[in-house]
Amino acid sequence: MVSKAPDSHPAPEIPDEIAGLRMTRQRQEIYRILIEQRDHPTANEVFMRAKDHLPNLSLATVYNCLEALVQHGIIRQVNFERESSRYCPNLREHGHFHDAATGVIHDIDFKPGVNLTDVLNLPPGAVIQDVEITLRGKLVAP
Amino acid sequence: MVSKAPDSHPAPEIPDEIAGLRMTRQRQEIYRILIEQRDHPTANEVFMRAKDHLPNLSLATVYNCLEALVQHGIIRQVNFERESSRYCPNLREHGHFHDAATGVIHDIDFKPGVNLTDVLNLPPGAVIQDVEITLRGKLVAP
DNA sequence: ATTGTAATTAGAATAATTCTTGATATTGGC
DNA sequence: GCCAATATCAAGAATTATTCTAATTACAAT
Repeated sequence: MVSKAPDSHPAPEIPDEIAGLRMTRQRQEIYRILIEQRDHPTANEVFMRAKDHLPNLSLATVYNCLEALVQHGIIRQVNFERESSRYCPNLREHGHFHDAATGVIHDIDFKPGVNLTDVLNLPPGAVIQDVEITLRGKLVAP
Repeated sequence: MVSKAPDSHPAPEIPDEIAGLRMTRQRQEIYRILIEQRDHPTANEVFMRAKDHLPNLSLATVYNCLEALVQHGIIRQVNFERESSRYCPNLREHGHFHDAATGVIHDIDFKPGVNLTDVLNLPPGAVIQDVEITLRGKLVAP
């Protein structure tokens, strides 16, 4: 394979395979878009950003690639209400704060040492496989 | 109006108005369905259950009524992933545990005295208007 | 009763996502 | 390198949940 062409904006090197998933040109580009601008874009936003570099990419392929990346645990899919799914390369366990005024989505980390079972009354025998925490609100001047 | 026909299952009396919302026959029936069987039904499930009592109810009306109830804070709309919205008459602040094996959704209460800011690193100045906590997992024999 | 407003209905329209099918690309064996 | 097997991609059709539109109906207040 040819080495990556020099490009106007900094382009992180994406390996040919991640977590057992073959990283094709499309998948690389889509993953690159997610890690370069971590603003939780929708599939359609990813599509629009990717078209510059891959002019004959289709939206269906963006969905396919995003799903492949999600399935392999490379990115996460996040849903707010009934809006379009958004995608996020942050693999730490974290929640989201959705600023209602600006629409900006902030990643929210847990304070160290916190365990969900400390704060929630889970049903007996519950084994948690996945956690989704979403806050909606606004940011005021502190 | 005729007094309520005796029915096989207990039917709570629903007032003519709740939280400033006029409770029409359709809204009453839909709200009754939600409080009688608190299993977080979808709009379509509500529709099917309601048809017995209101044979010429339309699905659009179910959506309209559910939205009116949500807007007036009488019920809550909850979303799991990209599935159909589900509706819940539990107004306590609570989360949900989605049992992946059975599909059953359990309401999860916070332990008393817990404050979200104790466990999450919120951005400075964040004012929370709404919280959504969803866990997915399974129940094992304790 | 009449009139105005809100609610309901039925079906069309929309939006996001998935599916289907055929074309392309890639990999591994020879 | 060449070919077969497999994986990926593209284009558009199909699906699903939900919303919208327009017309009808119910209700409330005069």
